[in-house]
Amino acid sequence: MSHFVLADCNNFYASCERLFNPKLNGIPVIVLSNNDGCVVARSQEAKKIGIKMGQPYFQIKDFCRLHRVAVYSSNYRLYGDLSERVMNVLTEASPEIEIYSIDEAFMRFSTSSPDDLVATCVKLRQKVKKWVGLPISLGIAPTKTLAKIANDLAKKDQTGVFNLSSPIVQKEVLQKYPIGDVWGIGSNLSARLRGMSILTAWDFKEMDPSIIRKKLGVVGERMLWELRGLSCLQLEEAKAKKSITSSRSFGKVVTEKEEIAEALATFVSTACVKLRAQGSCANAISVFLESLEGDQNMRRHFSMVKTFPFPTSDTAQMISAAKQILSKIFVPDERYKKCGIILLDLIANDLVIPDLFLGGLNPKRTALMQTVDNINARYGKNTVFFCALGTNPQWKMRSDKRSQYSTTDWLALPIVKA
DNA sequence: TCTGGGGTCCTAGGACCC
DNA sequence: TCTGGGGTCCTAGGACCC
Repeated sequence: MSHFVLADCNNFYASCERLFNPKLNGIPVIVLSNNDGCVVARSQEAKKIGIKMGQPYFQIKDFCRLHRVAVYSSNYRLYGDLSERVMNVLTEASPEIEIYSIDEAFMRFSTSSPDDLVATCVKLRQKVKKWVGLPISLGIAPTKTLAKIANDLAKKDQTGVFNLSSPIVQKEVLQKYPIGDVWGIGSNLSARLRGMSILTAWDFKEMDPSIIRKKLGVVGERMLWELRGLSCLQLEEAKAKKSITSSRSFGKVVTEKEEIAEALATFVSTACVKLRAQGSCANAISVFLESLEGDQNMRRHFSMVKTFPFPTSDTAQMISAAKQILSKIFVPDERYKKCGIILLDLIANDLVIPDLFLGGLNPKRTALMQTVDNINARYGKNTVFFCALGTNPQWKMRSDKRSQYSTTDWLALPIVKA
């Protein structure tokens, strides 16, 4: 009998900010999205005073001042580094692991009895707290979907560990668990299910699988069996991405084509670094623009895909492709608010089949790109970059409340006074 | 003035082929 | 007069996740 364990960092970004600033303990802390647009993380105290996930910051600015909420722009370099440290500790405990997101990982344990597993998890939790400094919660269950629920309950539990292995506990829990909180049920499905008088996870689980299959397709039926304790979702191996997106909302409205071209070049450049890091080439690139429509919050969407004659990971080639697309889809007099690129149909370098006429990957270009990546990895982002990126971007996003890169920048090392 | 960014999977519908 | 059945590939869009 094997068990899934879901480990999840509590209020991850907010906890990261606290780690290097203990003054934040006990007070409400929130972290904002890029551009300081909306709330993406909240400490327990911030949740308690009613700040909602995804809430636009401008709506609660005054409220935050009044309640002395500590507000931070997101600092992904810091969060990414701390995430890696947490994941290293977890991987040591269980090599069968799927890193599901920046702050979550599923693990599989096949030998332990549930009781032993609880003890293991309690220890693991202490270890992460001691070695990395961040609080995590662990949920134990026979399926991933149930482990998600167990983890949710663990957050409210004294020990931070919840065992949802026994059918008796499952019944008790699921009968009270709102259907909309189940992993995979979003606002849309949740509304539809409520229309069918399915209000709790238990109601859903008790439905006839063939009816759910008809109404919600395979995805729905899979969730049903998972809730019944029959595992349908396995641990996923870390695999290469199938697409890589890079995009941003602008700090202000942009109307100039040249500015958009610079932004696109920057995004292409970022995405290509990731592409090469995973050892892949792209078969196609998509460019998209979004502009404001009227005075409503409606957006107008422009996009186009260009397929390369031969798979590539060459930044210069991609920038030129992006520019070609831009000149086709750009419409003057639009008020652009966002743009981005998507590298599509990715393929591993060693699976690229040389073309009879076009040849294989160009070794000179590959070596050049490798050198650029190495320099930037060693001496910092943008030590070397393409001119097309520009040097003084006007479209840049806002993030004036960002904390320091405490773990990845020598100059930002915390100072301890003894 | 003002609402993120990066992913995955699934389905429906059109074009095309035999 | 009156239009099969089955398959693939592609794209767009919906829905979900963190």
